[in-house]
This record gives sequence, structure tokens and C-alpha cells, in this order.
Amino acid sequence: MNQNLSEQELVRRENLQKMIDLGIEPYPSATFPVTHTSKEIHEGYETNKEGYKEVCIAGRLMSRRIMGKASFAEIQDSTGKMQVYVSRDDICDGEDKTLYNQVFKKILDLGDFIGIKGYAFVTQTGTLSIHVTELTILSKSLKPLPITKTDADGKVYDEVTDPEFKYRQRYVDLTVNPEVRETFVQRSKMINAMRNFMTERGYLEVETPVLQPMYGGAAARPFKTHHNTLDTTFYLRIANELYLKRLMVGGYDGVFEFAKDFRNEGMSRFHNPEFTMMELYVAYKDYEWMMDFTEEMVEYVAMAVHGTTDVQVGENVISFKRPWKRYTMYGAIEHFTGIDISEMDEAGLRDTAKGLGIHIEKSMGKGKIIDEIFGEKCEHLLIQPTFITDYPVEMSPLAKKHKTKPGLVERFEGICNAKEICNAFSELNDPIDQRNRFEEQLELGKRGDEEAMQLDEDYLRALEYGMPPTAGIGIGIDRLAMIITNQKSIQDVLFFPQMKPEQTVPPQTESE
RNA sequence: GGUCGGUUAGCUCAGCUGGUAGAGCAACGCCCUUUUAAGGCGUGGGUCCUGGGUUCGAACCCCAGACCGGCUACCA
Repeated sequence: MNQNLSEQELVRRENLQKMIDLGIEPYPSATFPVTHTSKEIHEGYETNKEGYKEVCIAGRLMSRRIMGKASFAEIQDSTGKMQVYVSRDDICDGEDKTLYNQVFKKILDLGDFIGIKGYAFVTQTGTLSIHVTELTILSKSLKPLPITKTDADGKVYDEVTDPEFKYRQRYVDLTVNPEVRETFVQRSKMINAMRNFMTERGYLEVETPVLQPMYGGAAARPFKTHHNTLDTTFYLRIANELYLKRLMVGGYDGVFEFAKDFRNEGMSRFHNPEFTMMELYVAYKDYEWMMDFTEEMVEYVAMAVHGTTDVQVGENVISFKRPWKRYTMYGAIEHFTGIDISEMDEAGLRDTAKGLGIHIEKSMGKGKIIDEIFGEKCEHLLIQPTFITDYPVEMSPLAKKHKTKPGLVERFEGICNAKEICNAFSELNDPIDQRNRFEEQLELGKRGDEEAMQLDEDYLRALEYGMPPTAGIGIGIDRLAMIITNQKSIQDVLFFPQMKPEQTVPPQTESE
């Protein structure tokens, strides 16, 4: 293994040994009494110079400019960078100048974690800095970081842009690209805001099984696994919908879960095999109520993350200010194509789709054709948040039939930046109707639809005991995060997006 | 799944019609002996993704494979 080390890695190992020879522990276990972050000092110093007479910060050494007895360096902590000024005689009290001459100037490498104690001041050139009085080594770095540098003209050197490098070694990406760290901070703020919003309204955050004997609640192919003791097949959940609705049968007023779901399907800019879905169910409400709730929550989220309802996304500014635009699905199609399809039969729809240049498979039913027309002619035009309501019943086996419109269900999707971000309905709680819908799905399955739902007897049993009228929603957290953080790919809002394993070692043989 | 493109130093990248490897940053050394704005000079560093083939000669051409990416398809 050692013969594979690069020159720079060898130098760092030599420095590590020198450190040990000098009696310095390169990986000390003691706590380090950090008092400030670099951000706090940058923000607070101007108005409270006296407050920073003694500060203690810690982080990675990111640059070093040595000029004889005095040096400047930059330390990066979780909040940003801080320049520090190191003067030989200030960190080395007596005759022994080893700490400065050897340790600071030679043995430290960029990327090492150090802690410093000192006082804040402003240099002659106007840069807020910490004058170091004590320097402590906290952790030695043995691999060179691709640290970016920016010159006086604003030209950036060595920025890591290779997606493979960024995703496989996210720890490096996070270290050298502060804006990547910030993206994930925003994602976390977004999720916290949603959690607060729902918890304040009295809804209960719950956890339901990831390993399910029968997958359901969505149309997708699952991952399959096996439990040894029970000698049973389990599936990684594709949704948690049916479990949350069982809890509604159990009597809660509202339950929600931020759930990792798994779908064994293609990968793209918008799809990762595991992804996060927030599902919420509220008793004694319908989908109209849920639309109001959703736009209020997303508006709240935008305010919590950005302090405004206007968010820059790519070339567009998206406004999450209520109310959002609402179209029925037929209304949207009429609006964007000028064609009223509401009274058409399947043959008429087929001709209409052909006329619009949309490819229609023979196997497609009425609902699927309508969905196809919408997808081709409307969805990509919906940049500002928009609700599309009242979907064909064939596509929605878990949604309640519409109060007044035959053939439709009480369902809406939220579309934003041309992508679906949520899907909601008045939940079907009629156990007899639900059984019929499941049986229709079984028929689809027999005809070869790999994504058709299974018939879940236990779920039907639960419904037979009675579920209150309930509104439910699923929000694609990763997709919403892409919009809220202005990222083009789902991989940029997941710390560790799924990739093929690196083949650095021969593939392991199966063994247990 | 289809298709197009990519893979060269620790990082970002050049490399012509095939002639045997380059830059900047980083590293190392020296200078500067000091409140800097990538400070100056120098040195080292390569399995050109892998395996075959063509050729006197391959980073470059051909074949196969690996991995990555863009479009596209699938995906309620």
C-alpha cells in the first residue's frame, strides 16, 4: 500500500513522524475550548471591539504566508474563514522557538486542524484577524486537499468541478466548496421549518416500517430483500402511505413522517434510488383544505430559509407567495392547447393526442392518455407554483371519488419549476370501493404492468374498522430542496448520491 | 435501456497530420525577515483508465471493457 503514496502524501507522513518525535500528539483526545466561530467574530467585531479580547477558534489551516518571524494564515471553521496572525515571539515565550520555526513553519500542512487562542484586531490593510497567543494541533491531515485559491483578478484556481470526485468524496467537496456546505444547511433549515409548521399544529411525527412484507402506496418497482430468521421476503418501502393511514384508523388527528423511500427504477437528474418523501395525513379534512395548507407551509418554508417568498431558481424567480395558481387538469389542458377534452371518450382522446403530435401506446387507457397530454403540453410551462386538480380515477387507486365530477378523483399535484413537487388527495376511506380499486390494479398487474399495486388485505381490514375522512399529501423533499436551494440535480441536494461502487479492489464474493 | 462525450501530475487543464509528456496551482528547497493580498527564484513529481491490436514507433488510430457526465427513454 505504501508504495502507492504520492510524494505529497509521503511528505505529510514525515511531518507526522516529526511531530511525534517532538512529543506533540497529532491526534489529541482532549476537548478544545472553542469560544467563537469565524462568522460570529466577523459579524460582531465592528460594534463590539472589546468583546473579542480573548477568543478561541478551531478549524482547518487553509493557507499560510510565512514571512520570517511573522506569518499570516487562514483557518476555516464550519462558518467560514478567519485570518490569523502568528508572530514567533508571541507563541514561543522563552528561548525555544521550536513551535514557530519547526511546527508552524514546517510540520503543519494545509488541511491540518488547529486551534488558536488570541485577540481580534484589524491589520493595516484592513483585514480582521486574530493575533495568535497560543497554537494547538488538533488533527493531522495526511492527504493534500484541492484547496481553491482566488487571485487578485478574481480568477479561481483548482476548483474541484469533477462531479465524480465531488460525489464520491463529498467530504472534500464540503471542505473546499463553502457553497456546497451552505446548500445542505438550507436543506436542513427547510426540513426543520416543515417539521415546526406541522408540529405546531398538533400533528404527530411518527416512524413506520422501512422493511415491508408487501409494498404499496405508490406505483413503482421495489427493492427486494430477505430476512433470515423469519425466512421471509421483505421489500424496502416505495411509500409509507398505507401505514400512515392505518395510524389514522387508530385515532390520531394528524400524523406525518419524513421517510426514506426506495424505488428500483432509472436514475436521472430528478431520480435517486433512495429519496426522501414527507407524507402527512390529517383527519376531517379534504384535498381543498390540503391545498391551502400546502401553500401556507411552503410559503413558510421559503421565508424560513431565505427570508423572502421570492426564490431565484435557474433563470427564473419563483414566488411562493400565496395563493398559488390552480387549474383542474382539464382546465390546464384547455388553457394550454385550446382543446376541451372534458366530454371526450377514449377514441376522441386518442385522436386529440395524435393531433397534438403525442405518441400514444395501444395499451394506454383514458386516464393515461390524459396524463400524457398534460405531461407533454402543460407541465413544462408551469414554472410558478401551481396546483393541478381532479385527476382521472384510473390513475389514482387510493384517492376518493370526486364529490360532483364522475370519473375523477379529489386529487391535486403541486407543480413548480416544471416538476411535480407534491401529490395529495382526499383519501379513499370506503373499504368496498378500495377493494374494487385494488382488484383493478391486480388486473393491470396480470396484463404485465410491473408497477401495479398489490392487494393489501390488512390495509382493507383496517379500513373496514373505519377511517375518518382524511386529507393526505406526499411532498418530494429532494425535489423541493432542489428548488429552494437552486440546484440543477438531485445529486446536489443529497450528500451521498447513489453511484456505482468504485472498483479499487476486486469485487467481494458473496458470503454471510 | 439508447446515444454522444470524457478519463493525462495531489487539483484544474493543454497536448497538432502518430515521433516517446507540458502549464498553472499544490509539494519540496532557497531568497525575502517582515501586517500580507497567489511575494521572488529554483527542484522534484506521470501505470497518459484497463486489456488487446495496427505500426519501426501509440496519450493520439482500431477493437473490447471499466468508470463518469450530457441529452434521451423509463419513472402517478
